[in-house]
Amino acid sequence: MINIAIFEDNKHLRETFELILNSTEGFSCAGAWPDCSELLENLSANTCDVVLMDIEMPGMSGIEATKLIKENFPNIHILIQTVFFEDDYIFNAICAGASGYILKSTTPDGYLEAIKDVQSGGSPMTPGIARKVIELFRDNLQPSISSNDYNLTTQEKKVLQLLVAGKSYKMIASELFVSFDTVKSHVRNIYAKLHVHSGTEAVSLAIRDKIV
Amino acid sequence: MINIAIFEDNKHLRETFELILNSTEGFSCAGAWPDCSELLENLSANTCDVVLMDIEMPGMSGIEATKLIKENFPNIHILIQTVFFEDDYIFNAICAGASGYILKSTTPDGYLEAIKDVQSGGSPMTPGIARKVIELFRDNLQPSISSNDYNLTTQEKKVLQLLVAGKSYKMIASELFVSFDTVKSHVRNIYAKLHVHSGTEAVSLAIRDKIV
DNA sequence: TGTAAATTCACCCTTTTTCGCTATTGGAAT
DNA sequence: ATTCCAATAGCGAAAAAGGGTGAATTTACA
Repeated sequence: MINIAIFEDNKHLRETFELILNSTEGFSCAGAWPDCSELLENLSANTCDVVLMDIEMPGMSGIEATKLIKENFPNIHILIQTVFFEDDYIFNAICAGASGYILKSTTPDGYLEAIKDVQSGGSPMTPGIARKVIELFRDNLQPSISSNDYNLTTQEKKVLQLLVAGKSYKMIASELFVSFDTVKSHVRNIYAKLHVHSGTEAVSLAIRDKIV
Repeated sequence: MINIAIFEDNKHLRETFELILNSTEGFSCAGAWPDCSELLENLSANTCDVVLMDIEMPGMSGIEATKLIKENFPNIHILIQTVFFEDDYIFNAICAGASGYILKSTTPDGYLEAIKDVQSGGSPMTPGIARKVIELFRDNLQPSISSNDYNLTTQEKKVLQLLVAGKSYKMIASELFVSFDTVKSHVRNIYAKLHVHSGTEAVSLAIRDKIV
């Protein structure tokens, strides 16, 4: 039996969900509220496994609520449901700790399926949402794809790596078995290729632009 | 009509897929191969909309193949299918440009549904896979969540930010309207709190541990 | 095989950074 | 009222980094 709490400001939807859950084998509605004004109190008084959370609600948004729930009840799975398809919503919902993200156009059976999925450790997502997540993932995690490597040579890359690791010229020299002046030479060339003038700038660029 | 190319080393599976596709309204198999030895030639000679790609194949892996296809035929949607649930596979597949990722335990109808989804711009994923993606997303993109801020004061954070931006002490002093010696003081305190001994180390740590 | 690129190294000199010690001021907490 | 601390600032010395110039040696590749 999965206990579900509902936060949804639309009265009709909220009551429909409640009815469906309570009349379906294996599901039970632990409570249904139109907003998050007494979020934590409600959840303390009504234990549940899954929260079905609308994003757009008067007062606290579903995303803030998600964050709050995760901080206080880390074991509750949160399933976001919304009509919105915005990158920012999806991004923030995931960062806030949501486990699933479905559109309201989902069928009742789809809802039940999604609830079962989150409960069993999955992350149901409308395929369109999943596509957005993947794109966000690629964009944010790998800005590298199109980014140049500034034509650094292998040795220069090694030096830059060690620089990023916080090593001094002296240490780099001994790690690469070359002289101190050679390291300086490489560093000079790296700075020229990266168009920077200090180690901190180079490290910053190196990390942000993937290079290392 | 969706044209699908299949890369799958298991003969039985490959022929079953082909049969299903060709006998289902709206689907057509553009070709089926057991490996990627002549990947680009095959795809050039047999235009398709979607590629159903196995990861584990003799010779080139499905992930390398995905990368190659995306470089040469960016409009083809690639649907990865595998028995593996590994983080690395998922991560690499996404980075290589896969649009969807389903497990082989998916039903035939699930396959057809997934193919339709990728073709229409979605990213079908088994909920368990989606969960992994979300976790990878959170872990990689936001290592911030649990990371401490090393008890830096507001002014110290500002200094660190400017340091990350590659500014010299002199520039930081003028930007913050304080004296050169004050900047030196702050830097000293920052290093102590971060347990580092150079600007590059501090910048590296600051970026990787979110701080800035 | 010959040329370009990469790697190596050596001086010299300037600027910046790092670190130690000290000290005052003003606000917040006890 | 006193203590704590952030923020400010100064001095000085040693270490490190940055920048110019030049050059030898090795590697890559056309």
